[in-house]
Amino acid sequence: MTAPRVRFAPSPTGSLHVGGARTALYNWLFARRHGGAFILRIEDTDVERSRRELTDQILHAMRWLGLDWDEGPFFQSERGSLYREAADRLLAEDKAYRAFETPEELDAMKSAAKAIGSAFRYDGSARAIPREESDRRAASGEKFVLRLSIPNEPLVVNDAVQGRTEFPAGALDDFVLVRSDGRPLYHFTVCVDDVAMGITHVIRGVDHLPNAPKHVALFRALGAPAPVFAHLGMILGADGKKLSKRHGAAGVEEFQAQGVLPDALDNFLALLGWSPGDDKERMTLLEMVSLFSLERIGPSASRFDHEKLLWLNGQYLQEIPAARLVEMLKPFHLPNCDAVLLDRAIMLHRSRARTLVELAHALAIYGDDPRVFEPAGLKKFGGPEAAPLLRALAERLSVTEPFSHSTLEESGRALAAEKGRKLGDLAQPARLALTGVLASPPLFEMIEVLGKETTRRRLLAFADLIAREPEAH
RNA sequence: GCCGCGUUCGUCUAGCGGUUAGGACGCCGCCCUCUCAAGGCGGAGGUCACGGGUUCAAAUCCCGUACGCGGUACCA
Repeated sequence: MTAPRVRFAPSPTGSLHVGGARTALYNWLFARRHGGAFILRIEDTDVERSRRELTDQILHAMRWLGLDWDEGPFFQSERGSLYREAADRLLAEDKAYRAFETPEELDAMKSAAKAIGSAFRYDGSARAIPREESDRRAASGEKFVLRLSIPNEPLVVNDAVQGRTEFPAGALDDFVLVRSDGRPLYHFTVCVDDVAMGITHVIRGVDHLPNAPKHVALFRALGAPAPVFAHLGMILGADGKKLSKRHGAAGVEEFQAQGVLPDALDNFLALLGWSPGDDKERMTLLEMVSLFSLERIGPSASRFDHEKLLWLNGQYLQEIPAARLVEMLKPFHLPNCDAVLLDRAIMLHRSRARTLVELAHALAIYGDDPRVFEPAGLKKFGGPEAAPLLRALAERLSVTEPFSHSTLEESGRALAAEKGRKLGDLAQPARLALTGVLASPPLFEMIEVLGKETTRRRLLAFADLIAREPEAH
């Protein structure tokens, strides 16, 4: 394949949603796979709804996902002259024409069509207006829109994902290219830009599939070959409805805030509609690049399975280089403690968290002593009989040298044996004393990280607590 | 209404005429074990939406039906 040129063309009317992110990802993967160009174009022709901050937000989200672009961002709002030239050319070549119907007249035609139960299609009557008359009326200031003159022949959309579909002659009406106030409309700007930018492949959501025949008609009028289309199935929420804020997170930065890693989100999104063909699931962006192809994209809609995302994220949490994990954790609330200690704690806890938020939360115990204790834990291991055991453990560990998890564990086991207890009888209350909860990394490894003083303090304090007020819990 | 697209375990998917319909998430069990994860092993879960064809043979090809989704703008 000669170097393809693809584009991602969001409109800045909202933040980057996962659907858009997946579209961007597929375009990016395709460009990288074939050594092509990935172009970013901001479709902001609807000035009422477009906002500059949202553009920045979208760019930020894309960078976070690792999707860098080769050209752009181009803003359609700044390319007015290009569209005007194209409009003039189409008009001059009789491929488009002025239509002078007012919005009110059009509305009347629409309701008339509806009354007899048929779809409204502009009848093309303005095509018959002679050029001289059209020019004269335009010059006299009469309002008009520019409509595309669609030839009376079938239109074929070749789609790499959805297959070939043919639209019979007459299926489309002569749709509007330019508003009566001179501002160009979406279909027009898209095609003019795609031609100007030399776009070879258009990868976007199926919601655009009904637009595709309009676009092939436009490409034809513009005298350019139509690009190859690839329309992606929708991403739905868990309930099968269109994904929205109602389903919890739907925007990229919401996942970021939840502590989802960009690599995990990329990986997850890649699998929503595409598969490498074998059973491979966990892939880096680089691996995806080497495996990606349009042929392996499925046509159907898919649901966003948050559980699977969390699983994948947990996998990445375990595997990414420690330095990178520590770096990614920084925006989250972390305990105030020695950095080396914290790094070791992170290594201990990383396999137990599914998000950075969960990890940061678990790390809190390396800062402050636990103030609350899991009720179920108190019930099971908070009886007063545990107090002397914990005190004994505190003493024993205090004199254990070196203060490393293996020798600490030997001490702990020896103590349990001396008391005729199982290690768990000692370890469980100790875990509760040190962390406040019943689930944690291996006890003695945590103790090694927590240090002698902290360990002793917490064990004794907890022993006092349960000895003093056994019925309080 | 009209036009278009889709439909394989609950979910994401493999499958592109002949398979005991494979994998992953989730779920259940076992192992590991000081707990919880991770990891390992195993299990339950699919009349391949339905009905007709074509074929020796259909999840795979064709035609209908149902359901879902999208479009039907001087929005994108």
